[in-house]
Amino acid sequence: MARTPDAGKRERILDAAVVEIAGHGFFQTTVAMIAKRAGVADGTIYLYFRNKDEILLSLFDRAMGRFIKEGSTHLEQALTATEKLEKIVELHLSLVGKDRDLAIITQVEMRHSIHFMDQVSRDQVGRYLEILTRIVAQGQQEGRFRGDMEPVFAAKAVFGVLDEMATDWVLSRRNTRLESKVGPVTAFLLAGLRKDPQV
Amino acid sequence: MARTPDAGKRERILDAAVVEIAGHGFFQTTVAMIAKRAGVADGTIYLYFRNKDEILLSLFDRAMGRFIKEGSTHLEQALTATEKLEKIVELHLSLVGKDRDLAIITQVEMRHSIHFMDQVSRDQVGRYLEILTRIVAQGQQEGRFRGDMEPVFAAKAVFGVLDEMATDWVLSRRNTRLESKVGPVTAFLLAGLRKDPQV
DNA sequence: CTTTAAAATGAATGATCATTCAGTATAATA
DNA sequence: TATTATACTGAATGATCATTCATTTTAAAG
Repeated sequence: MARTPDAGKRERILDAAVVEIAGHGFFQTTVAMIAKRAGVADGTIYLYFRNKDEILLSLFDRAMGRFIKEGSTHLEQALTATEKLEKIVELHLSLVGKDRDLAIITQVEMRHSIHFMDQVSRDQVGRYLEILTRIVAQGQQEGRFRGDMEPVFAAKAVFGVLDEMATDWVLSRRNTRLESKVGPVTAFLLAGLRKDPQV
Repeated sequence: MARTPDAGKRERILDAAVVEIAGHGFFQTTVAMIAKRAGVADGTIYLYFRNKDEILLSLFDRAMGRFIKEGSTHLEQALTATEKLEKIVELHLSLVGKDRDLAIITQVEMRHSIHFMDQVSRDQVGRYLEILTRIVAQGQQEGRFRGDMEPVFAAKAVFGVLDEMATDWVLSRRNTRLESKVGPVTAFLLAGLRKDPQV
């Protein structure tokens, strides 16, 4: 009867949005700029997204989706809490470090208003914190992690360290690899969590 | 000869800006809104600030200035690296936790673009990180902190934990006091830094 | 080849605001 | 009190864009 929707178009719009927003910031990026880079008309954007804000939210959803997918696969073959933590540090830093433009979005552009943070933080980041919390609790049950520590608190501390390393990497112009921080971060976090560190 | 400038006016404009920006976000806050709350005409704003962006930057400068001032006083009567670290955790969390509106600005609104982050991050936050770095290095020299750890790296980790606690507090609606995290944070960080923890 | 339902277009709309500046008010001096 | 340098005002300006929608293009189905 009629035309079939172009399945890849939405993705191409999001890809264009990553580049433009990373380069100019969300508020300095116009819908027309995204449309132009994606090779579609301005109006076409609105066939795929309710409004400009929704583009940014979708960007984060897509990134988080990949993250969760890859993460759960790797964490399934898990193991002790220590091993899980090592794995998640590696995953976090390697996934963020894989795409600088996307990292600019997640580490900087996404955080521009408390209303935005609310929408994102409660759902997606909340789920991530839950995963971390469960790992800590497991470590305590295994008797490897200190018991005098709220798992929820420790999860936030772990997230804080990972997030700061990511942000620092994004803001620094130097050509370092974020993954080079895997070792130090793991060592630092395990020292903070472990009951009886090997001195 | 003529009228003298009202010394307090600039401060009143900044105070108004904190409330408006914390309430609506930087980009949804109009200069007119700030002017109205400050009780001045729109144009008056431009006698004290070059443009809207400069208001936000000044807000951060003012906050950071207070922070550094209070911080250096307390840190002077310092002591071992461990004691300094305890002090700085307490200072950081109590100063951020003192004014929720200001905390919204520093934890969320300031971070809305990489260009903004650059201006701020390199100068002010950089200086703060230097202080933390020196504390870590001192701890290593005293033989209390692990030596197999880059002081700059450890400083970022410490900052990451503090910053995440602050952001989490700002985003959570619950009526907790940020200072209640001083104990857990200190314990976690010292465990991560110390050479030979008391088990 | 014709029909047709849906996708795509992009010029036009309408709002929103940061910023300016010509004019007014004020307080320090003479 | 008159003078005057400066602070202050707020209506007007001029740009900028997100969003819409009447029209056009496309490709599947008959």
